[in-house]
Amino acid sequence: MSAAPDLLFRTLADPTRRAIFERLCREGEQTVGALTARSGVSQPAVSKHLGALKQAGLVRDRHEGRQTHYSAQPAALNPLIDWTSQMAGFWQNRLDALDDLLKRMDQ
Amino acid sequence: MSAAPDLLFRTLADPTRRAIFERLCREGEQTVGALTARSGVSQPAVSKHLGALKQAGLVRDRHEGRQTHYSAQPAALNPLIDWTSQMAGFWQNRLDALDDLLKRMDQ
DNA sequence: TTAATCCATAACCCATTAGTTATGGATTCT
DNA sequence: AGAATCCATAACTAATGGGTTATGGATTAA
Repeated sequence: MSAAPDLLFRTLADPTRRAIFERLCREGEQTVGALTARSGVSQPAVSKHLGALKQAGLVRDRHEGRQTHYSAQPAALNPLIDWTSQMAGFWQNRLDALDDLLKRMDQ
Repeated sequence: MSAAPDLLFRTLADPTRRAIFERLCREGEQTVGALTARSGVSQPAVSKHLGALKQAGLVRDRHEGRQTHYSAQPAALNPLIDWTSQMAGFWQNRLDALDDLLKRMDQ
């Protein structure tokens, strides 16, 4: 069911990019200039990161005059949540199976 | 509170490595040889991936004679879950704040 | 109209890293 | 003991990708 989280993991693996996404989540919509200001990297670098985030569906852009406003789309994190739940689930299932086995042996 | 998910994201960003972790979650403990068999890469590559997973706390190893058994430690995914929840939470908070604002304006 | 600002793209550089083959230590089998 | 198996490490290569500067299109200000 859940989509491939490959692109999500790759996109969020970079600290600078993740920091940009975090700021958008915390503080809401921001222009490229505002994001660049305290990002520690150049404006083109920020633009590239925003492009990657957009391609992963993690952000939306809105053009207004000569500036571009970006905002987070946290719903795009769902495949990530699904994946982690699934991994934990597999583990739990195996624990349950072991539990059953032990109970049967106990009889 | 929640640890830095940086290493986790970086470690899980690689598809081959993530596939190995998934197999360990689904099928339980495996030897290096078994994991190598259907990994599509060489045995040293698998060993390196396992080393990375271990460093991230995602797997445990158990030595038994000349083979090494690896098993998943899904609890290591917790910081990931915390981080995603937090991101979604920030977003929700801002939605709530907007909602409040609209309600106050409505009076 | 001219100048200045905002952002995206292009071209390039460097560091990281995932892959390989080669090798060797440790263990098990004959 | 000798041969074979399992795995980890070393050394190297190639690809990926995050950073930079340079540039230009579009919009706004003078």
